[in-house]
Amino acid sequence: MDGSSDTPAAVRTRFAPSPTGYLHIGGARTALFNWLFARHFGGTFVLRIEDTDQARSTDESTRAILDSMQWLGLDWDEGPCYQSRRRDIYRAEAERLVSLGRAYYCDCPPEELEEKRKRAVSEGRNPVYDGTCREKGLGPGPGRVIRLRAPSERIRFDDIVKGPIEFAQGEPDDLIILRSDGYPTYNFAVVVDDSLMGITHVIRGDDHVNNTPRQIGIYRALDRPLPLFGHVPMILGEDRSRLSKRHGAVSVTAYRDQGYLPEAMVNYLVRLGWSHGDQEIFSIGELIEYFTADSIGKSSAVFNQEKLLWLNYHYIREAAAPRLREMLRPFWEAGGMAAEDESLALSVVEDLKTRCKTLQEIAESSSFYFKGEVRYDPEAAGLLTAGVAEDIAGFAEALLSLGDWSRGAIDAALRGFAEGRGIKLKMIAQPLRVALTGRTASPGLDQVMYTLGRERVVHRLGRAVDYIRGNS
RNA sequence: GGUCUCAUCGUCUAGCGGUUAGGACGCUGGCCUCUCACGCCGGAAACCGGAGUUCGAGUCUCCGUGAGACCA
Repeated sequence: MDGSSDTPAAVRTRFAPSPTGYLHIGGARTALFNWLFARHFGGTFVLRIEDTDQARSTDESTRAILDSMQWLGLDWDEGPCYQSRRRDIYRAEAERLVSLGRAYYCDCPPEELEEKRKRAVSEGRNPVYDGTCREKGLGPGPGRVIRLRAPSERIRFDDIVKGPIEFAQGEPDDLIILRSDGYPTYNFAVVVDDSLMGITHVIRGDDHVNNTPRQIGIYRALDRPLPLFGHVPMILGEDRSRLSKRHGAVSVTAYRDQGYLPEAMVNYLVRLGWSHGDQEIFSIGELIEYFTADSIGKSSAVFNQEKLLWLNYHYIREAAAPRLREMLRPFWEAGGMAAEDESLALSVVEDLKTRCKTLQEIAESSSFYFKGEVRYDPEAAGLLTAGVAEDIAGFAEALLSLGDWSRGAIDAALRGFAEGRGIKLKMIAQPLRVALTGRTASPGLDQVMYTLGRERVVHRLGRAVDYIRGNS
């Protein structure tokens, strides 16, 4: 089952979401795998919107899905095409099968079928269609569906990720391909579309393996060449059940809004079920180069937010400050922080990008930079004691006469000041930190002061001195 | 109930008959240090069970068990 050796010259893959909600993690990974597969082989990636379920499909969902894909960088070469606009094609294909004698009209009343099904189940038999209308030679009519004659032979296929899969004899029964309302059933629409669009590799979730024998039957009836199937394992929640809302955030947009970077998401998703030796961090170029179906794992994977967070942390520190600054705009806005000053904002980003795991966190940690007046955290205020007032005031004085306002010069001034006073840097560092940031933890003092600028620093130090004196 | 799939540290995984079973996240001990992080050095942590094939099995086969998915 080498996904690369028997690959046709022109690879065509597709992603076919139903627009019934946001793009979720599992769908995003399926899309990513299809995209990478197509890109690796220089093929074509097609986007198809499966909106045959009129009741549940919405334009809003479609937009959200396209939006998420763009955010992830998954660009498609063809589409999006919409199933809802192809109804005539499905009907024509179904009727063609009837005329070929490979499908037939069926007028069994749903109630009767339901009854037979129940009886079969209670008698311990498999609830398959009994073929009542198979030889009736019915024509079209109200309330009639079209059923496909089930293939007589055993169905088997070579899955490009799971290897050979074989189904029990008589597994697909005479399934309905066209409903009485003229809409195609899921399996029929998928096969008609995939074959007409020339899809060569159907890469999709594990949950579709049991649909495959039915679909193979349809391909054969249609006289269309079979694509290669690749079923990728499911993504599970912490409790090892299928990932769903109750496991927390599952939509791509939710992660974007929490301050995750698209490259972190892509890198995390690709490693869920796919690997390339011991490598953890991949650029898009590397992924395209390395990605093949035979390096996709067979077992399902648990979604682990901690690791995603770590990757996000990694990519944040890799990202260029101006780009982060752009991505941070909505977060700063939402937090009511006035980050218009371009050079200040960039410097803030530089200070925080190596110590935060999400954009959200950067925004939250940066609040003290933008405040006119620092508010001392309760546990931090205790460090502003009478004993340090003089040191703070003295240091402010020293800063005033500092010629070069650079991080190096500031750091030197800080150390020189402590030495000159005969005190340990430790003794004065925390009080200064509180005076400047209001907190007990922050980026290095030299960074903070450099970013804040001399004016703000001196002002904040002066205010801390006032605060101490006012307290004692 | 039927069908199908899967099974290595808590999690993601490497391994493609011979390894002290490797890496990563997380956890953890230490170093560094102006705080918190980072970084560096170290640690704990896994082959689901049982048969068989083989000189030799995490790796191949079968059975069991467990888990997941689909159909209804």
